[in-house]
Amino acid sequence: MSAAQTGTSEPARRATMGDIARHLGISKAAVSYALNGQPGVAAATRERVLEVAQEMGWHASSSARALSGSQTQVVGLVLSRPPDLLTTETFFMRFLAGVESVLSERGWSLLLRVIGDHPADEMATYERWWGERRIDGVILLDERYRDPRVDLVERIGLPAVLCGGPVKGVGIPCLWTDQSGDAGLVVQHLADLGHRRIGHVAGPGEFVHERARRRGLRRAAAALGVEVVTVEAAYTGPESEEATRRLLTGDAPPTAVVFGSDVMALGGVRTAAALGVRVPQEVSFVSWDDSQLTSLVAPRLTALQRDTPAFGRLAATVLLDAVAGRRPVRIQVPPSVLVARESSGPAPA
Amino acid sequence: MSAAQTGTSEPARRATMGDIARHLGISKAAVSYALNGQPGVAAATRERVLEVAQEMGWHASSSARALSGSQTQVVGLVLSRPPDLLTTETFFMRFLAGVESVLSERGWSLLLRVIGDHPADEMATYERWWGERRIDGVILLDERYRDPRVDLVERIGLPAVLCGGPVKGVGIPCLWTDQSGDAGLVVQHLADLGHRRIGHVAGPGEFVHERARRRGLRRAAAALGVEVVTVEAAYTGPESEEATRRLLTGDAPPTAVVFGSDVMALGGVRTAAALGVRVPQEVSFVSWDDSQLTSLVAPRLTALQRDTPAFGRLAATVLLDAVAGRRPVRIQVPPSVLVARESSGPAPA
DNA sequence: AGCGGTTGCTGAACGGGGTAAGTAGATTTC
DNA sequence: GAAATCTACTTACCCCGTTCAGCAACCGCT
Repeated sequence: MSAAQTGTSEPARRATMGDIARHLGISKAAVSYALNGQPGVAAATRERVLEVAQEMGWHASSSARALSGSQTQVVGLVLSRPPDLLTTETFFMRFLAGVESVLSERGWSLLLRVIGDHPADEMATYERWWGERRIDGVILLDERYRDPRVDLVERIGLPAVLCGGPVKGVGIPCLWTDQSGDAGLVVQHLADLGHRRIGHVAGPGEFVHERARRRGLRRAAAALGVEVVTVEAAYTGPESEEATRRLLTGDAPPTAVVFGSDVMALGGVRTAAALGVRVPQEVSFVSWDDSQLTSLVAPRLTALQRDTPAFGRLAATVLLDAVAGRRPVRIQVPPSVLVARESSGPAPA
Repeated sequence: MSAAQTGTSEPARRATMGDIARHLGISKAAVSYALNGQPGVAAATRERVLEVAQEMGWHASSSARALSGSQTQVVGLVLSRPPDLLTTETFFMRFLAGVESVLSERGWSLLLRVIGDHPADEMATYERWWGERRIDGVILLDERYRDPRVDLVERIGLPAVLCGGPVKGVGIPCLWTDQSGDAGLVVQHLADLGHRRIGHVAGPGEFVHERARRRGLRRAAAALGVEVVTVEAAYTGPESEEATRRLLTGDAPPTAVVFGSDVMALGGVRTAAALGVRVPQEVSFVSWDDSQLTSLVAPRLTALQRDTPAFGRLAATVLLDAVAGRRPVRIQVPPSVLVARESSGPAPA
């Protein structure tokens, strides 16, 4: 019967530094110096230690290391959005993949919590993780107005990086996106195609980046003599369908609609199909987030594309810098690129 | 300047049991008994300890606890699929959410690694995590033929649960799906609608569950006098588009197609649109996995629906049992339900 | 008074690493 | 030739929570 079958009742003995020391007849300290590349051991001894460690399949106990070194080499991430959104929206997975690539490259790990849309739980999780010394830092996604998470991490001294809209006056490192610039790309694209009345199915206004997008769209539109009508919806298909329906069936419907996410844009496509409105002949659609999904539907969606895995990599890198004690930085992520596909075309005459 | 700004250079002092003991003028041991609900302390003392602990914001150091208790209360999960697939396929997020709900309920955490399709990396990760005492168990997704991960976890004594096709003769707990039963649902549905020639765009045959599906489809079809043609493709949109094109443009094209995943089914929809083949009037589509995506496209897809979060919850529960030393079980997950939507209809005359 | 039993606590060791301080022995320096 | 300096180690203690053995003080019982 294997150890796996009996679980903890027959725990597998894993080698420790003490085992190596005993095997070679030297002290634990010498083994430690040898394994960590520290001076103070003869080259020959070091070699024998490394050999035996390899042979015994030795790995440093993360607990022991954390206990003495006070670093866990673990980064925390809480995904707090309504469950159905998390599972539909591919942003999180793409971001996660980027974060992970940096972490695993440096031998760090990611502690993940998936919770519903309960800000209190999110805060409690950070506090507990930090209190229990489980993590060395956290990535904060989706900045909100007067975000209480910023106060929390500053108060308890938890290194963090804030990913969100343009941020002012917070003492932690931030990644911000130029939503105005991105808005300009969309409006320009649609204006070039002759559209003069643009609908905007926006995500919840509690998020800093959503407000920034609305501002950006208004300004860009004003500069080009275009009108923008914003309607707000949750980041879900059904809510977006409903919002799109309101836009397209109202008085003076827009000839183009911008959606706050790929999932919302897909909802829009469904509504257009249901109403018998052809895309892009009668209405043009643009998604404010690109993913494989936008290419999986017909017509393929014109979308603002940004390198989300790169965003995740950047977040991880900045966080590791913060953990290492670097002064907080404020970094602008590379601007999006507008990928024109089949869902946007000339405005109807 | 806050501690967060200076990172490790000014580490936040977090309270320890020693602090509580000193503050109350009692021993560390008494504090430990009080905090853990152990006998050996007077009720009044216990109360004072808990009060002070609360006041100081004390949390047990997970490292110290793991070091003496030899449990980390952490479960590992490696997602190893091509990056673009992980980010498109919503299965993983839904599964993850289910796993997480059980873990967080019991105060456990999830250590996540996202890697490309490199089985060797996956194995190395398990070995390292276990060697470093970072985890108490792992969830193995997507069983393959002669899966080397099973040998590994049995050899090193790492508690695990295997999620995959029907499994025989492995010594670790397994969750298996009755793919034959599910296949029967699909074939029956299509046969009832008059289809006599069914296409099957299947995922890679290296996965146990994919082979089981093919077998199940063949048997169910034979029993009902229906023909099945299987073509294999990777779990991606483009590959599925291509496979669908081969099926629909070949000699004697099928009147219905079953797809191995929701993403593949969306690829099929695009191909049908591109070829001008109407769904469901000219060809019916069924997806062998349901998600929000299937309702986001037009037409909405008929799909085999299973409760993926519940699957994740079950996996977590079984793993925690295994960690606790329970004998390995083999559990069948509840069968899928066929949700008929707009993409399947009567066979064309 | 003497005995066993319970209650409520303390001291010490342990787990597995890291590291400052100390110490032989060999080598260099003046 | 004595002193200073290296080299290659060892000893000892730290991190923090758990746990075992020990020990007074107090209880009721004979």
